[in-house]
Amino acid sequence: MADPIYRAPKGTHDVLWPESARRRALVAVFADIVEAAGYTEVVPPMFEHVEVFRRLGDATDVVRKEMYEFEDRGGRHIALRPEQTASIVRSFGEHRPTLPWKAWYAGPNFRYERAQKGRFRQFDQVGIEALGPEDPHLDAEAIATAWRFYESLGLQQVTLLINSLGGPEDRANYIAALHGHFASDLGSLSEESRSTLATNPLRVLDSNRPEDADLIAAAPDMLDHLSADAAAHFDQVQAALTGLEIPFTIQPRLVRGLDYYVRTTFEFTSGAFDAAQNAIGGGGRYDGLAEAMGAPATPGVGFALGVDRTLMACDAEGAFEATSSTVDVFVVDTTGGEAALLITDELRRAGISADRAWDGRSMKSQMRAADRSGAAIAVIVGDDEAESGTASLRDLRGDAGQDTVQRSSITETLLARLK
RNA sequence: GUGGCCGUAGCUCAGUUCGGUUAGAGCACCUGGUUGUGGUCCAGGGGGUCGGGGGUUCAAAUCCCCUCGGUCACCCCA
Repeated sequence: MADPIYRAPKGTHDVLWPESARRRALVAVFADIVEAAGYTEVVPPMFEHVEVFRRLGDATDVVRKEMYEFEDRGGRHIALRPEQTASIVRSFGEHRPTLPWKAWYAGPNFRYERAQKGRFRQFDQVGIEALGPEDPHLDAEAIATAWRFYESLGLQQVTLLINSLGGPEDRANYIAALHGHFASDLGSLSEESRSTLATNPLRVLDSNRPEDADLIAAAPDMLDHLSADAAAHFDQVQAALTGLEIPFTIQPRLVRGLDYYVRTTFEFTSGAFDAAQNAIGGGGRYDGLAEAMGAPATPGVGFALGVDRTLMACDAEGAFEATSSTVDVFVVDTTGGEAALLITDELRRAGISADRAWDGRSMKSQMRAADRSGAAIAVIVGDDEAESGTASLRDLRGDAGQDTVQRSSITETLLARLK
């Protein structure tokens, strides 16, 4: 292997064609769906003042220990974004668009973590954020938008999990109840979970440790601690999803890692691939976040979907396969290359994609390149054609053979044949 | 941050157990067979500091130590 200096940094990788084309296509599908629902694109910066992300909560690991932070040359304390919701909400506070504001985004995020399957230090997400309405139908619309996106990709093994964390007070009550429960049998809890209990009690419910399983199973139910308001909101979200015929599973143990969520939370998991990281998307309500960021108090709901993990799910299901786009025409020129230069330029200006060979290779070599390019037709200029001011057009895919046309009519002839 | 497994040509791997002639295969790439014509076939060719460093030894891809990287899991999350 090459010197480590010349490798992509840990947890990052280059996306080469055709996978790069597939990713672009996936984002295009997402853009079509969300724009058809009235969402408009926002392109926030990839880094922000650290404080923007600190507002996400001190107990959030993403903020506490996973941020790429640095001081820039002007002494500003900057962090690469670990997620985009904070940036979008910051942008909302800065520009104060009219409500409701329905925004979508796509792009990379950065978290300093140990890489594993489906988890990288740079990873792409697509997502939406809707600020303004408290309407439970908006929660349902957001969920449905993600669901339709997965459907459009051809995914069939996606499961929707939903839960309600209640309002801030409900949450506090529930946390107190959790403390009581776990305190009753602290000794049987794993050491790690005991420390998690101190910093972020809800997340103990997320532990994957076998020794915690029994105690977690016996833990009080979050849904029993909802206020009448929150319970009604959650009921309406469920009714809306039922009306939309979107299947869901209520998962009272669903705790999401970002601390700003209140009321509705949801997560999409794939049953198609075997990995610990099977959550391919998630989101929820964050009614207090705008205010926490210094903007006018404004409710909001949104989600982020992991592009890498969604593509893993597609791989596992054989869905949304990469399409191999190729050029239409390949120009073979054994007379020095200037003919190829001029002909490819003429073809491209006429809307015909065209490539050629370089370095004055032999006819055989150039024909091999023509074949590999995937082009349907080869335009051949050898000594004979150069002398007579013509070009030979050879069918590379069918059995139409080869014929000769005047140089001046190459483009016109190809336009007709490529229809 | 913690632990398991793994690093040999561009790719997929053999060789490592029990150290020993110039380190191999398939695919890919290049050239030629075909003095202008690809996809099949045949022949030839280029390409490796065996991840890196140190050690043991007459001798290390092979044994030992360290290190870097990859991968999977925990933590956490998309």
